[in-house]
Amino acid sequence: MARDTVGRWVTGPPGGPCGTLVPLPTGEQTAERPSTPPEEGTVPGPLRDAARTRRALLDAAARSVVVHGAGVSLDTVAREAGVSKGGLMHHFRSKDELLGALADDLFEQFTRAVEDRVDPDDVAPGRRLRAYVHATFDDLERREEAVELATLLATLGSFPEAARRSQDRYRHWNESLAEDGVDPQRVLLVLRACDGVSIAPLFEGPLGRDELATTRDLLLALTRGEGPPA
Amino acid sequence: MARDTVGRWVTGPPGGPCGTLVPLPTGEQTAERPSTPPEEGTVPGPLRDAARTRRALLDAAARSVVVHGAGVSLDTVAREAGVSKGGLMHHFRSKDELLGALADDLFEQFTRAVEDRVDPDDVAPGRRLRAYVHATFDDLERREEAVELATLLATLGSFPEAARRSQDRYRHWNESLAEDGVDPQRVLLVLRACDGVSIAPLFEGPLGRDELATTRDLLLALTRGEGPPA
DNA sequence: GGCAGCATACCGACCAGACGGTTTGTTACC
DNA sequence: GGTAACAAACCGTCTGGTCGGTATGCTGCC
Repeated sequence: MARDTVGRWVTGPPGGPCGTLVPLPTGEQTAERPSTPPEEGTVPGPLRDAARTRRALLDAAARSVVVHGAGVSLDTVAREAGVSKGGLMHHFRSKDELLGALADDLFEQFTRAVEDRVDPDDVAPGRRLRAYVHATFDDLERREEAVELATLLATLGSFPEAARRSQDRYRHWNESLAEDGVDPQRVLLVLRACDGVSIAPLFEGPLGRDELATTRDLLLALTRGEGPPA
Repeated sequence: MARDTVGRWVTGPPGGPCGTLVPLPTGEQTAERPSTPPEEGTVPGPLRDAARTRRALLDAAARSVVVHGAGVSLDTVAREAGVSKGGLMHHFRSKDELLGALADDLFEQFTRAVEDRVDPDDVAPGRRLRAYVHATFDDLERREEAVELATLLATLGSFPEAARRSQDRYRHWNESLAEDGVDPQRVLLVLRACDGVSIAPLFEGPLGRDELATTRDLLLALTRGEGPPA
């Protein structure tokens, strides 16, 4: 899953309340391709590949939103993806549809990240909740600019379509985590804290590695029925 | 402080990680004034009052942002405040400046709300943190549309200037609350959870009164050194 | 009190540019 | 050759911001 050698973005672990896995803004990755044989480190395959272009567009959208905030223009996203605006419109008929798809995409990747982090040896209650915590914090620690994720989430949230989809999918998480064998109040607490650490950098600035690590351990302890220190 | 009889907006309690106290969208309040004596339920004072106009503009901005999201036009805000766009530009030289001022304003009101909620009879450690929790949840419960606050915060966060100011001011809170006699980890946990409940409605939909009440009580217990149920 | 003179609050029209979206044209794949 | 995948030019609309002008409030002076 990790790309890193080819492109720049570590396709590793996402995290956050809405899911993330945003290709880091530095790692641009267009929809282009080499001429004849697998030449450079670029992508193989046919010159025109709808799936690849779509992927590039979504990644570009995520990066552009992080940089330009809510006012991203379709043109910016298209150019960032190495595609014309017409090309973008071919894949997403409107801006709303693009951002909605982006929300879906991020959520899916976050979901996968959580699944990946479910420890097979962990049979105690709260194993899924722990995976959720890990997915959230892994992603936060991966980013250089801690504000990235928060900006992205905030922006998406302010677009009705994207917010709506996020809400729909989020319900599933809540229900799924409720059946994890942990006291409901603890589940609520942990989930809200995860939301908080994801969004806090936006208002508070970067959180600091120590603070992040401490909070992660604390939340993990909570999932195990332990309590915070007095 | 409560206006409610004159205008519609209850100037009561704010809440949230960045501070709020947004006049509810329904309660419009322009910068106009009666003709000669204190006629109707409108505002007294001179025909032209810079402070009052500024106030009206900030309130209108808050309401408009909630409704229209990040793409609020200056014209919309101005009309909502009963002022021309030229008038708005007189008070705020740019959109960034308007939203920056809005962030400042919300933060100030939230700060006041916390101060108001410090229980004078409460001398146990964590009294300020408890006031913080109350301020946050009071505001959340006050709103009909639970998404309001979240939308507002998210939008402001996506404007650099507003986010920057918020970050500056937020530092103070963290330092101030660290000296409240509560274990630092608990402080972190409570703060992050407050951030979470404020922003969660955006992704998850409204949280429900029961859930809110439960979470509030849980956080309050945490400030008192008690632990969550096993 | 009233009045001149000035600072300021505010209006309304305006503009250059950007934006979302459409249409039309061109090229690669099956 | 037909269709999907794009590119490029284009359009109407709207936005942030500017500007000249006007009305109002205020302060000192009589």
